[in-house]
Amino acid sequence: MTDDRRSAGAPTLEDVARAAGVSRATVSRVINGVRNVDPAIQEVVRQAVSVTGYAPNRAARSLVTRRADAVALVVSGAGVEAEAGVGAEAAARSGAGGGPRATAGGGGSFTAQVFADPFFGRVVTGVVDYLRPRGVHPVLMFAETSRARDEVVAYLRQGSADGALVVSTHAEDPLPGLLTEAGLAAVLFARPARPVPISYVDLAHQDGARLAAEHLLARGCRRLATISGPLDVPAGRARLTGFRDTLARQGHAYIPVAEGRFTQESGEVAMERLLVEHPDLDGVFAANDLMATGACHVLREHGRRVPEDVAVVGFDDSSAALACRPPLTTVRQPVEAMAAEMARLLLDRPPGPSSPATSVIFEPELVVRASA
Amino acid sequence: MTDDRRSAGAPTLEDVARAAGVSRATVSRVINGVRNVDPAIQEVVRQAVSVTGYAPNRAARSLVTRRADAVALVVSGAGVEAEAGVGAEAAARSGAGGGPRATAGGGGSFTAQVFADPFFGRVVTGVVDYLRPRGVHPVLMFAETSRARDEVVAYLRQGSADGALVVSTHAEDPLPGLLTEAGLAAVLFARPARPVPISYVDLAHQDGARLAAEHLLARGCRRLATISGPLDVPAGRARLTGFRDTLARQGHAYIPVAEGRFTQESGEVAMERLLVEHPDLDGVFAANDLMATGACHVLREHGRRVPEDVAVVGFDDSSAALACRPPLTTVRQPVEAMAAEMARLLLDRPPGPSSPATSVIFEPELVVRASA
DNA sequence: TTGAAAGCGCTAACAT
DNA sequence: ATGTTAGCGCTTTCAA
Repeated sequence: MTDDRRSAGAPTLEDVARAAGVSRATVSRVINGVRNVDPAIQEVVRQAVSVTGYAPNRAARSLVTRRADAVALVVSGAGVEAEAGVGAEAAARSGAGGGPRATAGGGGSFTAQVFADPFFGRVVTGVVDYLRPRGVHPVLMFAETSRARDEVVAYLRQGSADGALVVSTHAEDPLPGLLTEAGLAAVLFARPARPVPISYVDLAHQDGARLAAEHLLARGCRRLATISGPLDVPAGRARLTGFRDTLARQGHAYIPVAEGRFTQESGEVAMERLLVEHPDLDGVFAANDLMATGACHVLREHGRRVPEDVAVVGFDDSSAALACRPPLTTVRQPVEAMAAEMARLLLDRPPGPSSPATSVIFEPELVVRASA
Repeated sequence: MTDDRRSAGAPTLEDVARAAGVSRATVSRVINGVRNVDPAIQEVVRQAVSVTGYAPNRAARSLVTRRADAVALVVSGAGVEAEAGVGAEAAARSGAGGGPRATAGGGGSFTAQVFADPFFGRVVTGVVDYLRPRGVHPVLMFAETSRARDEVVAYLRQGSADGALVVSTHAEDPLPGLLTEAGLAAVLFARPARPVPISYVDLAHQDGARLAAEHLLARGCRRLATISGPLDVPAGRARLTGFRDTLARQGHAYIPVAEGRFTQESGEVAMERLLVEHPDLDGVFAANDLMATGACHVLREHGRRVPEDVAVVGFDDSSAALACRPPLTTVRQPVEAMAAEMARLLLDRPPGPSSPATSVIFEPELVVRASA
């Protein structure tokens, strides 16, 4: 069903111009909605476009506009692999233990882990909803190794994308540094652990943890404990600090802590440990919903009723909070809105070579359900 | 820290050529690893590249090579919105319930729903692992409305991507048809409901359901029921058929069915209904792990022990199977391998305008854990 | 083996 | 308001 095309390839502006009896420039103006085109001619051109089945060639357009209308959506992690400034010793380890394929084991488990948390899906939702009406497309990239990070930088330097939206899963992530060093546009989800002059959106984690603490206290809990996130992740640390500080101010000097890794399983392990060491606890704050879900499972297995015997508060208000039995009382993080703001910061930045870094902090909110 | 660049922009081939004292063509040959370049000159060029900090401009390259080195990774659904092309009757349903914005409610909940199922993360993992070593990047797109589908087609027609990898969530999805009509390269995950000349990978769903049925029978279950997937999804229908047929052959003529929608919540609702109508059942096959998880919750709430009182078998072997209490016995679908094969089919196709459609069917495998 | 030169399809001055 | 023209940065014949 290919239309009458003179040459073999797809129709070009030239073809449309010929069909419409005007110049390439006029066709271009109509297509890009530039003013100063006679309405009658506009109509003729539109006809010619649909007759020829013309679609503008993106590469040609990008070449002259210097925009890709794409952004890299990067999920970044501190290297499991060896780190180094430029990556000298990274090469050393890479020889050992690798399977036949370059990215097999490591890449697989990293991406799997990323998607296991409902959090990332919400980020994508927020980003896509913002980008779509603006005609910008997200290119999915994972930067969990030194090499993968270099590829992200190279990709941006080639002009394949107009900037990067980076979701860092660990502190000590070198990517933000690499990006700013290379003078590339980027916005982070969450403040970088090492101070880097780069824009980001984040949540007032301590305030969120405070809400959880106050709710548990108001409920009458007196023997509290917490399952923290990884302490090398700023968010994990901030939630712990906020929880502890609030309780300390209310006279609870010592709070048992078990460190988790934001996975359901780590939440189970942590809960087991807390229960062994403090069998009489009556309230738990888990630093995310996945760990809270794991905690609920373990509590029930040990004959504790939630919330009657032990109250549980989660964090995030992800889909896991609703899926849990009982549904989790949790601290809501407006991930979609934060992700949209991240995209906005990237796209709306002034055209200059490097605009000043901006940060936007969102406030959490307590959502009361059945678990506490 | 920008290097000494003559002009304002990034260094070009011209700059490198000048620095190396050779022609643009030679630099291009070195960069693209084309043979016939003097080793000494190669070295000089490489020096010049690193001195100038050169990175090839992707748009310029794409313009001449006619490849984008990108593929669209499309999550597609039947249109909630009005349909135009092939699907006339789809429009009928669409009138009601539309929000003011085109992509808002529908789009948001659609993406959220997509990521709620661990399935999609596994697809991404498989695809990315295959694409990455080949220097190809996935552009994430959602095609849940008529308009969004048109945008996918337009995107490909612009040459922004070399083809599409399509994960369809519903039958009656018009996208495969639109794609082949436009002569665009695409591979589907799962056979299209309406026959379309297009390549795809799929699972032998009926065989999987048979494995589940045989396992439940071998365990001694005699009063079986099933929570099916949506019956307008071929996979949902095939799993039901496979389960029913196997049991029928063993003398079980009637099997209670409750239809779910592949979500945990729908699994809960379905299980409630089955329990009301058949309180004495002793075995359940759920058409995916999410619904199986929901079923386990409901069974426990009704005082049934899993697997002692009621055995439960899931489908997929997703992360939900391990997260469930008890861990699910389930039918493994090798999603990552299937996704990688999908990418391979797209990339390895002969360069001609339209190669013949190929399909690759994978075999499922029973994974026995605690739930049955 | 290397260089010169012709475009790829588009936008954006500039000229009319 | 429309047309002419000069590139954007790269690959790739074709000559040398």
